[in-house]
Amino acid sequence: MNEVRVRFAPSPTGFLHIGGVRTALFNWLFARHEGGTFILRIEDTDRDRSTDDAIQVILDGLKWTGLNWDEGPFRQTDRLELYRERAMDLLKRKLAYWCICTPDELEARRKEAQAKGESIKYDGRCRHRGVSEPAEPAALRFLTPQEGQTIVNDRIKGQIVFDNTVMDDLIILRSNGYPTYNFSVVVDDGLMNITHVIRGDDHVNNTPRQVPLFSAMGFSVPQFAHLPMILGSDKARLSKRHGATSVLAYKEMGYLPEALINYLVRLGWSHGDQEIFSIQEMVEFFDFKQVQASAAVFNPEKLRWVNAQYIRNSDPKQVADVLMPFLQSAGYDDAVLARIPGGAEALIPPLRERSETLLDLVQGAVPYLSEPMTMDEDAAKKHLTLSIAPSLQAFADQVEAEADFSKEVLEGILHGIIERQGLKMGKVAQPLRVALTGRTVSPGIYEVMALLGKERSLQRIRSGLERTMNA
RNA sequence: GUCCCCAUCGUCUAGCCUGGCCUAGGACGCCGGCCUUUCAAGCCGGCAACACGGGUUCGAAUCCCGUUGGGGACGCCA
Repeated sequence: MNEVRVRFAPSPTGFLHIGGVRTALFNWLFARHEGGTFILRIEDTDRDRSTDDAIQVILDGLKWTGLNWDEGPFRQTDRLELYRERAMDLLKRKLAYWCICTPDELEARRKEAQAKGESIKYDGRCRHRGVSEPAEPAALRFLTPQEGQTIVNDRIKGQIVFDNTVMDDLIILRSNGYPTYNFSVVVDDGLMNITHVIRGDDHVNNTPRQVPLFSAMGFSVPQFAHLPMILGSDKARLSKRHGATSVLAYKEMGYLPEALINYLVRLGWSHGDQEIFSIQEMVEFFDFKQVQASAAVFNPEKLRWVNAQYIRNSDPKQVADVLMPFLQSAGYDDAVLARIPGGAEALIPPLRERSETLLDLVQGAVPYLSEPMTMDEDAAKKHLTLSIAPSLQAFADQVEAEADFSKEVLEGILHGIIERQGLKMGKVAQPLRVALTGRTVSPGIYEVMALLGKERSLQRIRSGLERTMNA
């Protein structure tokens, strides 16, 4: 029984986007499910567009998601000698030939063919030129079989049949000596003993070009699984136009990595009606049989919902930990947090029912962290009126006189006032809320007061009282 | 243009392989209600789909063909 070996092979020409993470995730899930090996390989053979920064961003993004790799990261530019050797071997065996057509010429011919409505595949004019020692820089082309069919048994799409006549003699070595994607991929997948190639289905058409290369170099052909694309709301391929594309942008927007992963795994994969999965469950249940063959539209609303589920159901301590950097960058340091009885962790339970992201949590925490508090003028005008002043006054006096600041005591005091004045709870609670938080929306009054502590609660009610006098 | 893939509520999907259990289920969102100190959360309910046309069959969302629609690929990018 062969050990499963899969790889995620991003190219460092940009950041790690959502689609890339999904591809990495499915590779990782399959590897973990099978007890196999997950390899990270950086495909940086486009030396014009690949950058070290981009590699770092990909690594950072992947680390944030928690998709840990077992081998690598390998860089193809560290392995150039390997590709060259293999290419020269193909040349020696007459399975490859030098092509002296220039990129400009090829481009012109393609345009012309397109205009005439003809096939735009390479016409093979260097095939029989027999160039042995090119004087000029030349590219090396693979002599692609033109007869018969190439059949791919895709784990997701099923059987796919290609007529070999549509296949080009693809370039395997550029005139600058660098290998092209379709070649380096095959050499690496072969050399690294990759058993399953799991990638986006934009690569389906590359598969019949790669299969003959595996065979020509004596590698066994891996199994393929082509994942459906992720689309934007306009059903076009997900891109910058659809908002954040870098995973790290989601980190900054206050999403938890587990939530993003959970959302992404359900984009194209399912396990009955289950929506929320622990990582262990995903690994246990993952199966290509349940992977969708069709593309999926990325739905930010649902991502928010999933994130909310995680924020609500995670341990408050852990949420507080990931929230810290957000609080810091909002200008709230440890000294500010120390004002809250119970610290940052105490903020989580009352606030998380109303928060879908960590950013929402920060916004919700503002009234308890900021001093002085910002008062919503409209709210003050509406609720801090003269008629409510006696109730607020009585409440403040009684709370101050009471040593115990527990919810039960506060509740008793407030209910007593309501009964005596013959008021409804809402009549008093809203003004109190506005006085305490400066807002009309907040957690329950007693939770708010617990976060504020006795001193600040009383001080805020009193300054609210002052406003009722001036109203 | 050529090649390839895909097609169930607005979106993610279950069901399809192994036709009948489907009056097509769940989730997000939306609408309404309950709860209620606000807003949420929670609970209850509602709207909403088998792209179309032919077959095959006693019977088709499920199998076959076609049409239409969508996506992808056709680089000395990956």
